[in-house]
Amino acid sequence: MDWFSDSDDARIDFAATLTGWYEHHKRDLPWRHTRNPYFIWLSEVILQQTRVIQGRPYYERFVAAYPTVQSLADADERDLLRLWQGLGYYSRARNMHKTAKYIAGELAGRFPESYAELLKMPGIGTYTAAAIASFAFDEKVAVVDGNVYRVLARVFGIEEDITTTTAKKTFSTLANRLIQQSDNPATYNQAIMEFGAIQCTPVSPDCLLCPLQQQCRAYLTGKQRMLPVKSKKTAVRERFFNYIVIRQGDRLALKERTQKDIWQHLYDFCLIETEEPMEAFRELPTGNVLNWVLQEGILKGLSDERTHILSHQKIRAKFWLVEVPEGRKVELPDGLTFCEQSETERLPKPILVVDYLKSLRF
DNA sequence: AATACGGGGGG
DNA sequence: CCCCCAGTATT
Repeated sequence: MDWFSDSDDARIDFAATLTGWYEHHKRDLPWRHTRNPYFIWLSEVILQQTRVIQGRPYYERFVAAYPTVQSLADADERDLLRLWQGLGYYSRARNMHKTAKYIAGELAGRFPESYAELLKMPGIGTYTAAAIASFAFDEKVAVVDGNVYRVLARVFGIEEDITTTTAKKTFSTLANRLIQQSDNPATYNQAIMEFGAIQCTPVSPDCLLCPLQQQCRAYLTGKQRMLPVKSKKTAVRERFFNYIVIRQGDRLALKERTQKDIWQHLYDFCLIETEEPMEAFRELPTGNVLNWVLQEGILKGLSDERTHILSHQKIRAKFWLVEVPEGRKVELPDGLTFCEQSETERLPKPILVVDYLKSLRF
C-alpha cells in the first residue's frame, strides 16, 4: 500500500505543520538546550519506557553527578543503580555504564557520530540511535517510538498491528520518507514525538484543536480510539514474596539479587518465594533460613503486607520482621549481610523495599 | 517471533 | 478496581 497517493505537497505540509505546531507548543525541557551527544544519550535512555514527568528529575541528578562520559565510565555501578532507583528497567543503567566505559576506553572519549555506529553500543537500539544521530549530528534518520506509531497510524489510517515485524517496517519506512521533506531532521523528530505526547495522546486526543484534523484519516473516519492497532496483551503472573526482615539494633540483613529475575543487582531482604500466599510464619517452607530464625531470632510478627505491580507480574509481598537481640554474635544465613542504616540507604533497592523501609522507621 | 524487564498515571 | 503507556536484549 502506498501512503503517498496524495500529492507531494501534502507530505511537505505534514512535516511543516508538525514543526510549526512544535514551535508554539513544545515544552521547555533541559535536554532541548544541548547538542552534547552525551547529555542527549543520557536523556534518551532515561526516557525509554518512561514519561517526561518521571524522567526529568533523574536527568537533572545524573547530569549533576556525572557531567561527562568519562565520569560515568569511572562511576561505581552500585552508585549508578542507586541513582537509577525507582526508574525501573535497571539494565538500562548497566548498559549505559558498559557503553560509557567503551567510549571512554576504546574510543578515546569520542562519542559515535552516526546512526550505524551508535546502534552498536549496548542499550542503544533503533530509536535511541536515531534520536542521538538526528538531535546531536543532524543525521536525517527518523525516530520511531510509541508516539510516532500513534501519530502516523492515525493521520495515515494505518491499521497494521504495530507489534508485528512487518508493521514496524511499514512505519519506519513511512517515517523515513516523511523526514526527507524536512530540512531540519532534529526539529522534525522532536516535533512528531512532542505532538504525540501532547496533542495526539493515546486516550482522548485533542482533535478539535488539531492542526492536522482535516488530513487525519482517523479523525475523518472516527477511528482515533482504534488506532494504533496493538494486539498483544501481557499475561500477568502472580507471585508471592515472603520477606524475612532480620534486624539487629539499627542494622538490617540485606542481599544482592544475582539470579536471573527481576531487579538484578538490586538489594533486598531474605526472600522466600512461595506458590501460594502464606498466612502464618510457621507455614513457610522449612529450610536453613527458617531454622536460623527459630534458633537466633525473635519473630515480631507480620509487620507489613503490600502488592507491587509490574507490567508482567503482580507481586504480593509480606514482610516478617525478625529481631536478633543486640550484642548477640550471629552468622547470617543465605548470603545475607548486616547493613547500617546509612549503608542501606546507599544501596540500590526495588521501590517495594524502599517503601517498606519508610514504613519501618516512622 | 515471542518474551522479559519497572514503574507510574488516569478513568 | 480496571485500564493504559513505552525501547532493548535475550531466547
